[in-house]
Amino acid sequence: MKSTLRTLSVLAEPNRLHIVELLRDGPRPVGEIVNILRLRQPQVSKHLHVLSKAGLVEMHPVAQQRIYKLRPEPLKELNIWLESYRSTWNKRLDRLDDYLIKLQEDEMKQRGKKYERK
Amino acid sequence: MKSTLRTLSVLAEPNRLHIVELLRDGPRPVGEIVNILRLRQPQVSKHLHVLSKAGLVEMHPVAQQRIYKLRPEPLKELNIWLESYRSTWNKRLDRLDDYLIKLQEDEMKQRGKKYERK
DNA sequence: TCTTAATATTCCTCTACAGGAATATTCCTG
DNA sequence: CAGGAATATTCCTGTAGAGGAATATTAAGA
Repeated sequence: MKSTLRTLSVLAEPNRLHIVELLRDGPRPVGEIVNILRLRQPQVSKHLHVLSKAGLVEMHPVAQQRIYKLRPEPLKELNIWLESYRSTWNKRLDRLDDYLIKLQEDEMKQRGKKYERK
Repeated sequence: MKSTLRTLSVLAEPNRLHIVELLRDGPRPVGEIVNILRLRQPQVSKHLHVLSKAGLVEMHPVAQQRIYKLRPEPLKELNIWLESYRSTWNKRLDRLDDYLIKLQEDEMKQRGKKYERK
């Protein structure tokens, strides 16, 4: 899914991930994020902008402050994406043997054909 | 966690994500990946290299072929990371109100003090 | 209305990194 | 051991995007 990719790439930036992790514990105004993460205000605003465009974050103005809070939807999507792997984790995924055996067989057939051809 | 970040950034590349999704259904030799995803062989090898370094993928040589299979561990880690959000999803996270109310209250106190001062 | 606090935006620069093309490596087969 | 198949590596180039610094915007209070 397209939006999963977007979520991934947005989270793949260290400071952005930090912001998300900070917001995990509740909403915060920009200033607090700046202080806690020891980043420069413009960069934080930019990161929040990116997070916002990706729907990972939501803004509520209170006077001059902008309170940012996490939006769970994209993370839920990521979760769903991961689900599809969970089912495979303890199944065929670990059976490399199957593939190798299949390969062996195919090879046998191949050789058979080659010999047939001659 | 550091490795979560790494997993995220490695997956945040479209073609790499495609490769992972392809390998979800079972191991494949490089050539098959090339054909199925319509990518150039060198790029696929490079992506596999990156995936490999991040532990997302594992290689088994069979003659000149290199069979790549998914390693679930990094995805499991990602899953664990997500878990910590799941618990919050339907709880305080959606209670922006709390924060706003708290803010209101603080503001009231502030004003009170200010008026007191006069 | 002027000032100040909080935040956003713009412009610039620098670097990481993905793709292209060519070449190297590895391993089987005759 | 020469040749070819499968894959890896190297070198080059172009570009997205992150940070720095300065400036713009918005809202409140005196």
